[in-house]
This record gives sequence, structure tokens and C-alpha cells, in this order.
Amino acid sequence: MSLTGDRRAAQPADEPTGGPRSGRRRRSGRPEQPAATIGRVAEAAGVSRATVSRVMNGSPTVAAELAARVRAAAEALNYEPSLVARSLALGRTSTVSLIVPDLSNPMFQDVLRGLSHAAAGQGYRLLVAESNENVAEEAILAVEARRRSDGLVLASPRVPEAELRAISDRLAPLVLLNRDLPGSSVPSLSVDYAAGIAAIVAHLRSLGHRRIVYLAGPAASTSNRERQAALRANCAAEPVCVLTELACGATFDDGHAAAKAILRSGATAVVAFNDMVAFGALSGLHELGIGVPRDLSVAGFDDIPFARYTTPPLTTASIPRNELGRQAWDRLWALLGGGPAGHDVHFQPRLLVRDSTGPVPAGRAEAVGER
Amino acid sequence: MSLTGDRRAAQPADEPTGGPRSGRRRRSGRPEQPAATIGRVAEAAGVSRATVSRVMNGSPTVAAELAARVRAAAEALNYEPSLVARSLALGRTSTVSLIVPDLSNPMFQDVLRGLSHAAAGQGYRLLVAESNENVAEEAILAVEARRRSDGLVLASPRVPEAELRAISDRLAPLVLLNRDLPGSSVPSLSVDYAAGIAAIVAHLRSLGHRRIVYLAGPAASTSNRERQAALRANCAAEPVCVLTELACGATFDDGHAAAKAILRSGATAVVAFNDMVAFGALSGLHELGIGVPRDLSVAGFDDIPFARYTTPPLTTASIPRNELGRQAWDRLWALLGGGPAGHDVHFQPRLLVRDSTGPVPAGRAEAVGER
DNA sequence: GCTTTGTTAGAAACTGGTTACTCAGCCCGG
DNA sequence: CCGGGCTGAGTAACCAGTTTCTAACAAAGC
Repeated sequence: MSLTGDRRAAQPADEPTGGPRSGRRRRSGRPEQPAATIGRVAEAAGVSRATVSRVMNGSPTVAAELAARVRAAAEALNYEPSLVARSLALGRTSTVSLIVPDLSNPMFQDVLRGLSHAAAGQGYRLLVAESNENVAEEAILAVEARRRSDGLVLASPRVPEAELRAISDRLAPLVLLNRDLPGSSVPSLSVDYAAGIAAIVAHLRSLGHRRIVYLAGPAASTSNRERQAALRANCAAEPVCVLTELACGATFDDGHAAAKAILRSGATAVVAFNDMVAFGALSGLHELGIGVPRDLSVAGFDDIPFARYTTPPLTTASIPRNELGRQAWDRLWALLGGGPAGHDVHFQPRLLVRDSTGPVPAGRAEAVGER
Repeated sequence: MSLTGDRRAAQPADEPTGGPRSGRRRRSGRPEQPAATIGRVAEAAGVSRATVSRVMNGSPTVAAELAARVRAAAEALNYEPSLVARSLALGRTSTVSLIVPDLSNPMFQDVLRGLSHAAAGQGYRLLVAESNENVAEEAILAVEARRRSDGLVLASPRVPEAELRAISDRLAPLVLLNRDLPGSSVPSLSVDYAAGIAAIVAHLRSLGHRRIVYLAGPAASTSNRERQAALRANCAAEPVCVLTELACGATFDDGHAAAKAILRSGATAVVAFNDMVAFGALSGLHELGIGVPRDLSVAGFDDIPFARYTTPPLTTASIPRNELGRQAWDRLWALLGGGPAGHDVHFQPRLLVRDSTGPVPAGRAEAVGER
């Protein structure tokens, strides 16, 4: 028995010819040829593997005639370089990962698209994972996703800061979405929810509203906390502003269910956690015979694609979701090149005044002693 | 110069200690340790690489004490096995790819989610690519995505059949969405659009409608062609059915713009290419003062999440989008195991009768000589 | 004509894991 | 007391590429 024996030598010689040995794992089904490797192409072309590699990578240091021969051999064998082997040799996978809490959220869908497009421009592909299910394992998921790729874009509002800090260097190159890691050098892109809320409140005030009800999102949500805090701060700054808060949620149905409570609050304007909730509120109020914006004004947040099409079209704060993905790629690309990632960005929402907000109904402005 | 020289020997010895050599590519930023390899762990634990590998993979043939030592060494070095090297050795990446034409389409968003979840259950991750941009390169994209992973789910309505057939064995294991490859063994999951259209038409007929207008989707879209063909067939089967077709599109705005043409058609019912178009039509008709379903009935297709929330809520045909993704994974998983993929599935849409369809207005039923 | 320079292309080391095979050591029965 | 069976761990081949170093050869210069 040969000491240099191929460990597959024990397999039955089931190849019809003495030809190429079969791939380790063969699929059932089609006859399927043995998956050409660089070695087999080299053999067929009568050159070394190094030369094949050079030809496949367009190195100019190969004589034209030889290169043609190699290409012909590659073609004939249907050769495709193994990207895994290439990744190993190069130490680079040309893949980046994106982790989002919830793929059904339009926000992250657009981030996904923006990131995917931008990354594709540099030949990078995107690995996607949703962390919705097991919040506890979010950090593990992040580490694992990062290991499969060259970099990570992480939108993870729920991982505790200490834990995130502990693994942040294992995740680098890393770009954070919608949260930051104070004192670290991890680039972070976020939306200035406070500014968006401020714009909405200013708009409502300019219409004369002094009593506002907030339909709060999930308590665990960072973005809800930010929006809520901004709302409180903005109202506190205005002596004649009354803010009511209703625990609500993040869905259409949550907003819909809140309609009666909205009326009971006595407010003249509704600020919803997001557009879906606003949308639900619109629907619930409609069923109660309340006119919007005639009797009550309603504002959302996010500017999801459908916000333009509700009846009435929704006043909301728009955030550049695609841009968020694109810029995340810019940051990550910079980090991948070893350079600095550029400044953090705090995206400013843009107030979109549509038809769901209007002046305070006559006779209700003085409810809190206005003027 | 040593013949066994490390090719990195020429690099400046910038390590602060004589310690571990640095990783080939170092990032700027954090100090960053040298990325432990299995060899370094083996060295630290005083065992062979084989033993480290066995410990990391939970092989029971390692003495408990030794295993503990290895684990301690791995821990101390912050060792994480390279998934790329692992993939190369195992001939398996534990990644599958999904290619969709358009990530903004709710249909594919749900397929993405369903597939991602299902695949995660078996430890597989998902690589996502959108082929929207360059239709011409869709086939190339598919091949490339497939090469980075172990299998492919392809929703590619526009690649010509001949071309798809030509590359289908390079793409295997492959699962097709919303198209098939007759005569091949490639599993295919699709939606029976014809059945959905038939259900809608039957519903409209039962309400007395005999004049239907179809707001056609993009001409290049396979699903539009199927819906259109089914509509023609269904109407042809009914002697007293008049079908008008309007070139429209796939967006809200397309539907909105079609409102006047709808009225001119004299039809009593509208069948839209999809929900977005129906939604737009609803809006446009509303602006023209047309009551739905009082004056005109409107039906959509797809049951996108918002269809429940339009005013009036949209009658439409629902397709099990998540299920499509899940089943795609089932098929792919079977193929990855080398087994047969199970039967093709033709998902049957479910008619959801909501409020946007109603009886033909009095006085219009006889427009085509009914009864 | 002989050295110098410049191309090419090959040999071999390298990426970081996995695993078939081998063998040392131990326990036990004959 | 010796051979056989079992266990645990090491050796080395292997996955499929990339790249450094080296050497052969040709052309150019002196």
C-alpha cells in the first residue's frame, strides 16, 4: 500500500474512463462532470497551475498564445475557479453581512436594497440575516455572520451596549445603524429622530395645536424611546403644550385600536410612533366618524411608500432609507480598504406636510387657555 | 536566504514583540491581534491541529482533559475557526443564494423572509442579489451567485428559456420560482395565476358583471402575460363577457392615471394587474367622484399587506408568499442532501372578497344585453 | 562573443481547515 | 506471558486557489 496514497483510492473505480476523478460529493440526478479545478485545466493546457491562475486573473505576463490555449482548455472543461479557494488564498470573501431586526420593516428593506446595490458596485455580495426571533442570540448571530464575510452592517437596537462593546472588535470592520457606541471608533449612521419630532411638533404648533397625543411604539424599541423623549422635550419647552401618551404599538391594528382612546384624550393632534400606526389611527377615527384633518390632525413618522396614498395622505417625516444603506456601504468600503470611515452621519428627517394635518378646529384652540 | 523562507519575511518587523506574526491584511484602527489559526491553538495547547479540529467539532474521541486544555487555549487566543477554510475542506459553504428581479416587490420580500428563516433552521445563510438593473447580465449574476454558495433559488422571469436551460446544470442545485423549465428536473414553485384570475372573474360574474376592463402590467412581465391570458380565456369561455384591455403598468401611479380610461371603457368591473395598480385606480376613481363598489367594482391581485387597509378594502387574490420561500428551502435542502426534491407545487391563490367589489349598478347590467 | 537585462513560466510554499490512515499504549482473555 | 481489540492522538494528504522566488531563454549592448 502506497504511503502517498490518495485517500479516495479505496473508492470503487466507477469512472467510465481512467479520466478525471470525481468530486468528493456528487449530487444525484444529472450525470454531472467532475467539476474542473485549476489543476485539471493546467494539465489539459500543458501548463502549470500558476499560469492558469495568471490567465484567469488577466495577468499580462503570459504570452498571448499560451493564454489562448489556457482559455480554450478552461472553456472546454467548463472551468470556473472556486471562489471559496480563492477567498482562502486572498483572505477576502467579497461578501458583507447585514443584520436587521425585522425584514418586514420597510426601513430595513430599503437599507437592504441600498446596501446591496452599492456593494454590488464593488463586486461585493450581501449576506442577510434577520435577528427578530432570538434577541438573546443576536450577538452570536452577529459574530457568526461577520465570520462568513469581510464586514458587517449591524442594525441591532436591542443588544445591550456593554455586550456590543465587548464584541465590537470581533465584528470589525463594522458599521452601526441607528445606534452608536460612544467612545469607540465604530462608524455609525443614524436618523435624527429628535429633529424629525421637533419638525412635526413645530408644524402642529404653527397650526395652532396645543394638545397632542402620542401613540407610543414598543417599549423595547430604541427608536420609540428617542421619539418619545424628543416629544416630551419639545412639549416641555412650550408652556402651553399638553402631551398625552398612549401605549400603542407598531402596527396598523395597534393604531386602529387606539382610536377611542385618542378621542378621550381630548387632544387636537395625534403624533404616531410610525406611519403604520398613524394609518391605523386614521382608519379607526374614520370609522368613528371623525374627520381628518377637520376634527383632528394626524402625523406619522417614516414616510413609508404608502403614506402618500392614504386618505387623507399622511403628514409624516421622511427618512432617506436607501441613502442609509448606500452610506453604510461607503463606510464599510472605506474600512475594508483600511482607511478611516468618514464622519458619522445623523440623517435629518424631512417634514412632509400632506393632508392629514390642518388647523385646530374652531372653538377648540382655547381648550388649554391659548392666547 | 532561506529556501523555506516565509514570503512575508520581507515585511518590516513591526510587531511590538517577537510574538505571533501578523495577519496578512491588517486593518487600520485597533491594535488587533493576529487572528488565531488552528495551528497556533494547537501549538499553544501542545497538541496537533487534528486534535484541535476534533475538539472544535465536538468529536467524542478526545480525552476530556485534553479537550479542556484545547478549549482553554482557543479561548485564550480568541480563536474562531475560519469558515472559508472550513468550506474549502468540507466542500460546502452552508450558504444559499436568492436572486430576485426586484427587492421592492412585497412578493419577493416575503419570499426572502420565508427562505431566510427556513434556511437558518439548518444553519444555512442567505446571499441576496437583485437582478433588476441589468437584465442582460441576469444569467451571469445567477452563475456568480451560485458559485458563492451551495444552491440557488432563482426568480428570474426574464431570462429566455433557452439561455436558462443552457446554464441550468451549472446552477444546480437550483429551485425556480414562478417559472418552470419543461422537461428538466429542476424543481419549480409557482403561483397559479390563471386560477386566481378565474376565481376573480367568477366572483365578478356572480355579482352580475359582464364588462370587465383589465389594467395590464408591464408587457415584459411573465406574470402579467399569465394573468392576461387567463383573463382572455375566462372571458372567451363566457359568451356575454366583454373584456377591454388597457396598457397600464405595475405602480400606483399607473393605476391612478388609468382612471379616465377605465370610465371610457364602459366596463362595470376593473381587474388590475396587481394591488398597487388597483390601489391607484381606486384613488383616481375616487378623485373623479366614482363610488367603489357602488358605481364600479375593482379587484387587485397579490394581497399585499396594505390591501386590507385601502378604502374600501380591496378584493384581491392572496398568494402564500412566505410559504413560497419556505417550500423553496425544502426543495433546495432536499437537493443539497442529494435526494429528490419532491413534486413541483402550483400554489393556488385564495380569493379574498373585501369591499371593493359589489353588484353591478342597477341599470347597467343590460348594457351587453344580459338576460 | 560574452555579459546584461528582460520576459515568461514553473516549483513550491502558502491560505486554514478536515480526515483517512497509522500507530502507540492499554486492557483483557487465553 | 503474549496476542488481539480498543482508544486516543498524531501524520500527512487534501480541498483549490494565489504568489514569491527562481530559472530558462531570448534579445540587446559592449
